[in-house]
Amino acid sequence: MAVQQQRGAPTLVEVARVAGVSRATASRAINGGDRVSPDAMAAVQAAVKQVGYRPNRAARSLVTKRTDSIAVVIPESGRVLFSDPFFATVLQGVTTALSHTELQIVLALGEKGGASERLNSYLRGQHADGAIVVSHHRTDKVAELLSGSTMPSVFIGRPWSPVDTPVTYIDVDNVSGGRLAAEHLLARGAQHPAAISGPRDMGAPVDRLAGWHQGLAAAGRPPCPVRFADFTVDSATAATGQLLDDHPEVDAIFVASDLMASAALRVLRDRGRRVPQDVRVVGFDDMDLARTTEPPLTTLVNPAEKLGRGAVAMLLGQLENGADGHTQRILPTALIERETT
Amino acid sequence: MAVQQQRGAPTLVEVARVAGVSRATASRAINGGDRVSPDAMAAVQAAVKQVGYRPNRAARSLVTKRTDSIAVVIPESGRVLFSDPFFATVLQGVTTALSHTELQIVLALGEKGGASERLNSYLRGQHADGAIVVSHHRTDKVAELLSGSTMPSVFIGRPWSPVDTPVTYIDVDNVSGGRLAAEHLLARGAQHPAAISGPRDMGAPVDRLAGWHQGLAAAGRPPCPVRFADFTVDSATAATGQLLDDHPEVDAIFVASDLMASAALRVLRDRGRRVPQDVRVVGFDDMDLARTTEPPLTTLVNPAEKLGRGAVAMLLGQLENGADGHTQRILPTALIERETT
DNA sequence: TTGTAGGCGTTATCAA
DNA sequence: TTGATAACGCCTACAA
Repeated sequence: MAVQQQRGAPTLVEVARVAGVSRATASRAINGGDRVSPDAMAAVQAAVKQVGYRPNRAARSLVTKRTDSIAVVIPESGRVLFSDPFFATVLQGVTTALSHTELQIVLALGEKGGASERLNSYLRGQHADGAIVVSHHRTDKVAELLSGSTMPSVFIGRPWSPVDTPVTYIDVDNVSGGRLAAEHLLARGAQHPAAISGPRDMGAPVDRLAGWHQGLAAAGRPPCPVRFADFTVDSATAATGQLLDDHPEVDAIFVASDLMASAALRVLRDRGRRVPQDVRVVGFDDMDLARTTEPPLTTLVNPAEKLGRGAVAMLLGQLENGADGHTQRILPTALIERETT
Repeated sequence: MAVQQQRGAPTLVEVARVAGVSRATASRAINGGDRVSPDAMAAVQAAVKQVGYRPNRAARSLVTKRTDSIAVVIPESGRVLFSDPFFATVLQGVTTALSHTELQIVLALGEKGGASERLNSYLRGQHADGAIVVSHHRTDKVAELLSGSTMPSVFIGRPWSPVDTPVTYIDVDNVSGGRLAAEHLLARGAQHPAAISGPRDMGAPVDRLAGWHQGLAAAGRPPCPVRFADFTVDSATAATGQLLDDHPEVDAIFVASDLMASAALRVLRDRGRRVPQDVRVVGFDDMDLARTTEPPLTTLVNPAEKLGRGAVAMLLGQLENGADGHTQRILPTALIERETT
């Protein structure tokens, strides 16, 4: 199965000639076949197959003003992002949803500094017809940029926008997740719950913590100790240690991500606290990691692949119907019980 | 910092008008500035800045026959790939190396079935000027496709090509890694070493195992028991169990990836074998994961980000000098000693 | 060193 | 329903 050379690739005139029609008719036949006779249609299709024609994207772009590609933007990449399988899984979902489409994925990984010149350039429409921003992390500048642009975009994960910028996003129900965690731990008999949260300026952890507090309050419990980390193993290790130092009575911890929960489990083990007998732990994400911690982690589902697919669906909608402004879609979560509770 | 609209974006004629030169001169000034007077150069640069000009990629592509983008191909994605941070780290390296370039990254994640029609289309030059194939896994069809094409390409990880297809690749020194593992475990007093390898039809695990055997042989040791897995946690868990069932005397295991090593550690713990007292373990990759296993894993460095950057450098070389056929570059590895040995 | 002019492969407009 | 024909924005001989 050899790859055909790019040089001298068959062009539309070739197709038209073989099919015995004009370029215009050939073009129409290829693009949906609006107002072409069945005969012409068949002839063109046969010709396309015969000569192995593939439309030239550049030429098409030039006249349609579309790029037939969408940007997947991941601001502020680095260790945090890449040690977390969340991103890769989202990407898989995006790919899957786009697989029966002509759209190609242009990847825009952020560099240090947030909205780089490069990112800016992507968002100016030169490179893509729309953007999906995976904002597991803070994305102020990107949200700003995008809201000031006409480029259709969808955020995966509620973006943190200081100003009240209307954005379209899809996210898991973080609030419910936090509440479920509280209810579950309380039902297990937790007397002294605590939480390890993510950064205070990011949508997901803030929402998770809000739900958690709601759950506690609904059960008549007072506010609990909270420590903040940044989704890395190291920060979570430090935060857990601090928490246990300050509150040795803690017997249940809600941690804002599986990765951080795995760090918490390690700290607990190092300190001789048994899980779940002495301290119960609930994570968030339900990545593969949760099945392989010691012991396997009770956690909340963050449907990364579905988020990716859903984002594509929303973006495609915008692309067809014109920008719709600021819809949002919240996917349900669920508590997966394993052995840490 | 608002994003400028795509509609009515300034064009080259605009720049030329403002600069008081012709389109041709403006174009030359923008593209390297060959044969333009300093005066014209300055005027054009000023004009570019003033009107906020960005060259239209499609128009440029149409005439240059280049797309100014490179494809990052990841065949056969799915669980395996995405539970492994190797891929994401490579991607980071690729991005970094490309960041001061006009080249954009087009992502081509494989679907089931290997060389899909979609992948084929990417490789036909419609979408990219060159390709980087991350072949942590088997890539027969892709290697075939690429070798039958004129598209410059670089594999990350020696591809497994049944036929003797000449390919350009960059890889870590897997053979040395295997040998280092053997030497290290033997030096630690291992009497009954064994190995958990990856698939027999993939470059990396085969090379690692070859080096491992070399190391044993050099020390006058007989061939050791080997079990094969496929880089997933589940397969490694099964393989380790089987190995211990068949060879209870084993006191040292070389595992072909950190992820699989983490599974092996779990099995050992479940069976009451102490690490490193009863059984020593060496992994491969040195991803973040290795620092967080219980106990932290001794492993061999697989410089994923460097591989990504190196692949870009090699590809850029091909793009400039014309395809060079089949060079290869092997990056050194090193043993990182932690607590499993 | 500069400008003129032609063409890259498509789609879109407008008559026929 | 079809076919000329004119853009789309840029690069690049070629001539000046």
